[in-house]
Amino acid sequence: MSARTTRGQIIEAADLLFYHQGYDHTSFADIAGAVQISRGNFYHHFKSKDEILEAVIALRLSNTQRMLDRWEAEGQLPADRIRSFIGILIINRTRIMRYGCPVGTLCTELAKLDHVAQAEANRIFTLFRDWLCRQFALLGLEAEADSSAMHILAWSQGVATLANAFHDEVFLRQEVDRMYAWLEACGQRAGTLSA
Amino acid sequence: MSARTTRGQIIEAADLLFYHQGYDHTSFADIAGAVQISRGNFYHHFKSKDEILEAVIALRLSNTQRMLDRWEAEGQLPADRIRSFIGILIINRTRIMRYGCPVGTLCTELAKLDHVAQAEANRIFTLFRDWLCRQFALLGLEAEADSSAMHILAWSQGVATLANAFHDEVFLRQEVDRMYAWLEACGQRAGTLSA
DNA sequence: GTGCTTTTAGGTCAATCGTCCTAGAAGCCT
DNA sequence: AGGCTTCTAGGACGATTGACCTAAAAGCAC
Repeated sequence: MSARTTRGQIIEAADLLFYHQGYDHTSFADIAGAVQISRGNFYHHFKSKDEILEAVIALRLSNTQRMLDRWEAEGQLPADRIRSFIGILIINRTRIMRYGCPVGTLCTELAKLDHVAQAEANRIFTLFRDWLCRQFALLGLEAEADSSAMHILAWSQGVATLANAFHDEVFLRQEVDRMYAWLEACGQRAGTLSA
Repeated sequence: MSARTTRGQIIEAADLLFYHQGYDHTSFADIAGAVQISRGNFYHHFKSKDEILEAVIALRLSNTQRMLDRWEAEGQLPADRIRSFIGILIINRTRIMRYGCPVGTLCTELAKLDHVAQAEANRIFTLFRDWLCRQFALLGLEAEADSSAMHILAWSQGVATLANAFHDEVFLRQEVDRMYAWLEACGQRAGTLSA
């Protein structure tokens, strides 16, 4: 749907450029060049650059929600679903090593710009947080579910940041293994609690 | 020394502004306003904006090295020194919640800008990495020293990123407690190895 | 085809960017 | 005091920024 329309093409091109170059550093000329349309045409679809950012965030929110729903449907056990979350570090490793995490880098930039869309961008984090929280609760760790969700979320953010800085795939894989092991220990703790 | 000279004042003002607003988003006018000098005066001290960035990174490198040396002198045990590292998350919590980690956010931005100073900025990370690696080795964990150093470095980065996004001090303190506990477990493992 | 709405192209706007230039003020040595 | 270097102020530059405007093209109903 979105890629067919001009508006959709603009959003998708902006999404990619904001990820690769950052929001502030991406100009209308950049997006226009990517979509191959004239600059003046933007203002028929969006009132301002901020509005394009809003649309990009909305797209990312919906894509994220869709991904979480898929993980929920595919993984029978909550541990499997959390493993899906950890796995994106591997799946997206090339992009992450080049551009960092799309969510983390955007939220970091908007915080520095003191941008109005900060809260909206943070909602992507909240999507992950709440979803992970539910999975940990299903795992039997109700009391520490949100804390565990935030922990693994922060962990993945740190891995993305350093993998990006050092362009180090070995490190990234090591940390992912560590995360799997940590999750395993969580599962065993949950088993002990229920037994 | 540095704050007395005009050049030093420029570097310190730029350092702060780059941290608060980001490098790309900080203009000469911003720095000039902070130091209260004219814009044209810059080019007597620096050939370009890139050169100011270089100087800022050099300042941060030297400040970081000085801090590490102090921690090394103050802490008798390597575990105490690593605790000093973890402790900066608490000490700088207000700044971190507002602006993120100065090192991480700069490296992330420069990666997006594909800036020439990327490697130089990453050296700040390397300073922490090598120092932490040495401390873990002294702790008796030679084999996994670098991996542990990268782990705790990434961890602290992730905590800074999420504490910044959510402005959540409770989360920050929880994660710091977790890090202290993890370090404790490291120490016990080291004790077992040596026994 | 005619009339109307939607979409597009391209020019123009003021503001701001990093950079450069020149003239004079300030400092220092003799 | 004189002469020289260092530092400073402020204007001007070309380029680029986000934003706006208008006219024409395209699409569609009838």
